[in-house]
Amino acid sequence: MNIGQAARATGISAKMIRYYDEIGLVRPAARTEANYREYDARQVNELRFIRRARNLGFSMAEITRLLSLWRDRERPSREVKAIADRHVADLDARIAEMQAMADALRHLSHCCAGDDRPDCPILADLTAGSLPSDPPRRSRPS
Amino acid sequence: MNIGQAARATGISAKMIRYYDEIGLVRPAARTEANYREYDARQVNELRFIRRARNLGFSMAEITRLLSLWRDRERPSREVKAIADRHVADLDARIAEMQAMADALRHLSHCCAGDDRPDCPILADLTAGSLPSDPPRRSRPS
DNA sequence: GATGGACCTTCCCATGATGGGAGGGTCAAG
DNA sequence: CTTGACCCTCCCATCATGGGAAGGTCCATC
Repeated sequence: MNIGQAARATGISAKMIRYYDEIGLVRPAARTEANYREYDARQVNELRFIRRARNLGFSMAEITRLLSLWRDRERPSREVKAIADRHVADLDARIAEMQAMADALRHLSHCCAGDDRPDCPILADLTAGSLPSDPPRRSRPS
Repeated sequence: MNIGQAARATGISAKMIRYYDEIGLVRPAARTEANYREYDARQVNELRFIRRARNLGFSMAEITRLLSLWRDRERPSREVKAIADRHVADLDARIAEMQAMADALRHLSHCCAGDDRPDCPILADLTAGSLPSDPPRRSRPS
């Protein structure tokens, strides 16, 4: 199966499949004489695996780890569970952080007349705001 | 006030202040003879404004807009409110999406023994999972 | 008035996941 | 054999951010 077929079979763009090859995450089973990447069922499954993990919001680093556990028939489920639990905790933290932002903004917006006049508590808050000492800047996988 | 002092006064790195200058978001009030950037109270306030908006999770594009509204004494509060409301809606959507991910993972993790044995519903799900047709890939400002 | 250290400048590079595109080779159907 | 769809590699761009090099500036201390 060449890269385009693998792309259609997995829902991952050919570009990204080449990228995964490049970073060593999923290498093609072989190359044809014409240097075309050849994928078989194993790689296609791995690519699907990656897509699903990505859909669950795992970072590429987490996916790399999960994939190596997936490839290892003997892995203890403990390790997988640990990654999943860490990821859940991370998601929960981000959710809480975003919830706080949304609530703060909702409050400000609620206090803003939203008419033709220039008085606006939202901008007023941004001008003089209390800023509660830097929320962390996390990076986002998805 | 030079860039280092402005950085300390606003909590934004000198690097980022130079970047904001470069993209035209906040230009220094002047340059000294030695070509040092000179910031005064106005710019420092604007930089603080940016930091607070960033802390609320606004994207740079939104901040650019908010800043121009902030600079315009005559702006109708309606416009500001519209941006804030859109941002709240966006946050809510992301929160729901992440909540769904976290719930799905929590469920899987709950079903995983997490011991020495290799049987793991989490990997099983990633292997065969139903994947409910691509959740959107949003970019994240913060 | 020199020296040293803290500061400033610009320029270049890297990140991570992704897409765009150019320039060129390959394959299969007509 | 031609044509169009496909593949290859290589380069560039994104966006906000940081690292670092090479070189100029400022100020306090000797």
